[in-house]
Amino acid sequence: MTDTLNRTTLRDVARKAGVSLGTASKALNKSGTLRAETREKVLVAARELGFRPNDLAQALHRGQSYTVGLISNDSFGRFTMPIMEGLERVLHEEGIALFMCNATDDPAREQRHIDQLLGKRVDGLVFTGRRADRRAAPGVALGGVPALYVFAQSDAPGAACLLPDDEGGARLAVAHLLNTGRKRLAHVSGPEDFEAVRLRRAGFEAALAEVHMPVHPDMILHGAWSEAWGRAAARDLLNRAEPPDAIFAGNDQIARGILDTLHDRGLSVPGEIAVIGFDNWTIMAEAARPALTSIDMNLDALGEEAGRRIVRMIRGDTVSGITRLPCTLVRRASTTQ
Amino acid sequence: MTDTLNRTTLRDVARKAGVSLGTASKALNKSGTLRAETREKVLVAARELGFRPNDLAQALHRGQSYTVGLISNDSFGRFTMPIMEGLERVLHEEGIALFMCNATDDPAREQRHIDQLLGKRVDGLVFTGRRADRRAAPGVALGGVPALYVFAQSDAPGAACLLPDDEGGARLAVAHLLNTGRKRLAHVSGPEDFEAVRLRRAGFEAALAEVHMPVHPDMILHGAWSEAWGRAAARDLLNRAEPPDAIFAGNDQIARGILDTLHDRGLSVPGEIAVIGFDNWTIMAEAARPALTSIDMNLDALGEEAGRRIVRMIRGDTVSGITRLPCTLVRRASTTQ
DNA sequence: CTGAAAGCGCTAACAA
DNA sequence: TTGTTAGCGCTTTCAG
Repeated sequence: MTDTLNRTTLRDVARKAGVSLGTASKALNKSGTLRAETREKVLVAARELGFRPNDLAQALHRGQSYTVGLISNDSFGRFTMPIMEGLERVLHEEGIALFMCNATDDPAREQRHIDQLLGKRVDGLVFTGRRADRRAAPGVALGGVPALYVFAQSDAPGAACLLPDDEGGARLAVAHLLNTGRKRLAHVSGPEDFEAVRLRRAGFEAALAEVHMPVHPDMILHGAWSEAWGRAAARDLLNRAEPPDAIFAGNDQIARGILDTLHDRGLSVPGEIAVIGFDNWTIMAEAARPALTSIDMNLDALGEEAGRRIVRMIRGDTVSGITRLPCTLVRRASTTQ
Repeated sequence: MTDTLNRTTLRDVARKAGVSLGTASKALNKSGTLRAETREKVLVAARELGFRPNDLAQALHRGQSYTVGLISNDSFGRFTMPIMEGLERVLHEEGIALFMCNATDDPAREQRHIDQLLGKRVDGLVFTGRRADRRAAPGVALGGVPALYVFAQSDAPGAACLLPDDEGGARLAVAHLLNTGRKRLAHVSGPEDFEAVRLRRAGFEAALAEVHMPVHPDMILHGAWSEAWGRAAARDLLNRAEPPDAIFAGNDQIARGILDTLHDRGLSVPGEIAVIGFDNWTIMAEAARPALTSIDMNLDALGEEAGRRIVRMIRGDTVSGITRLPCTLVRRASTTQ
């Protein structure tokens, strides 16, 4: 309980146990061969002194710091959070600590962060984005430190990227809507310059084509990632001669806007029309009226997989190329009774 | 660009520059007195080799790691995020890197994290909570490492805590409503076992009392932190003989629920009734109909102040006791035209 | 003005 | 089975 607690050195332990430095080390690391009695003596001394090995010294010695740096361009936002959580969980189990840096799309800031992290001799680097679009490789060389992109992509050839399967997610949504007997599907999504938007649209179209259903281009609308856009798009669709009986929204905010318009128009959901979102932003989806069915990108699992991969990379395995992890459907009241 | 880039050692630089190790060190640290020519020689060699000092070695030597650990109990949630951002920004400017750990209210997990961080010889520890309630001091001794609680409180006597001024925030809300001519104020808030709820209620009551307005206990409602509760509470209030002409919600989700009910009832906001939220959760507040006026806890500023304080503590200053930082009012359409 | 050497705390190879 | 010692890469006296 004294403040010398974590300043105790291995030498102190050895002295107290009446053994040499090397012996104390062997006892604590269970290496070499020691008499059980000696080992016990050391362990007791260590416990009594509240000894905690200095990782910095260990790291310096073995040339490995047991740390990984995470550089986010999402300002620690909604998408980075669950990824961080999964990542941190896995790394912690491996005894690896995580440095968090926020670059917020500022390349200079990112470079300073990378520099700092390399100085700290991180064993690996994980880059996170706010959107899964391609981005330029960092301007600084990474000095051979393994790098992994999660919910982000890199220009660098052979870069290891981990992404959600947006197209597959869209297919899930369409399949679910068709399963519940819907015939006229619309898709209201975000800005077309997002790769995720293009992939989700592709999934929407492909899933319809596969069951030989017509894809009406005018039933696919692009706008902002906002509730306001959802409300406006829904008004547009409802004014058509043949309004849809199901709407697949590009994200949950848009879906909520859509639900608000349907509510205002007095349409019953899911009776007359079904709505499905994307992101499964729980707090949004559950508060919707009715609660919103949505596609979950499983960002937490993405983070966990990122942890496993960066660990493998640190161990020397080569991991490269783009991997997409499956999305899942989360059923709520907006599509089925 | 080679992977020896960050493996270059100071000795390599010295060798290349044709000077001794000590001289190279002096040149790079601008310490001691060197001939300009010698220094330049070293700097050139360092640049050519892409030398980057090993922080681990430096840290080991000076007994300071230039790292701080952040332990969150909010699962990196909505409240921790902005705090982290502010904190990281300030620390980065000081050349300090931030370890992120997620304890999610699991004491055993928290202990393991603290242990790991102390092993890494962090210079300071910051604890973050999901709610600003009191919590037990960590079970492990912190070994004299400075600790700071942000958006969280500690049992430990003299613990340094940094919190938003909930009561002041509530006063701001009431003052604003009164300024816009409202007469019958209601308060719909979260569960009473939250200290924040009690403080906001206290602020609500005190602000009314100060201008000699009656405080009707039946105009103060407690429930869940949800839109559903907001909707229900609003229905209740509107069915009264004397419904309120302004509602101060305990958070933005509740406020949104209230707005939904008002919208359904066809009441004009802010014409007939005003609504103000708490948290200023932008994505929620801006999407509301009409956009929601709200109280901002300035968590980002809280994080920055936390950064400044932990730095002072690391430098040896004593910082202790509870400090509350002011909230601010963010005007939107739900209270004024 | 520059070089040599000790030491931060630990591990591992080598002696005893 | 245990002790001694040489580093890991850097900073900082203290000599030269």
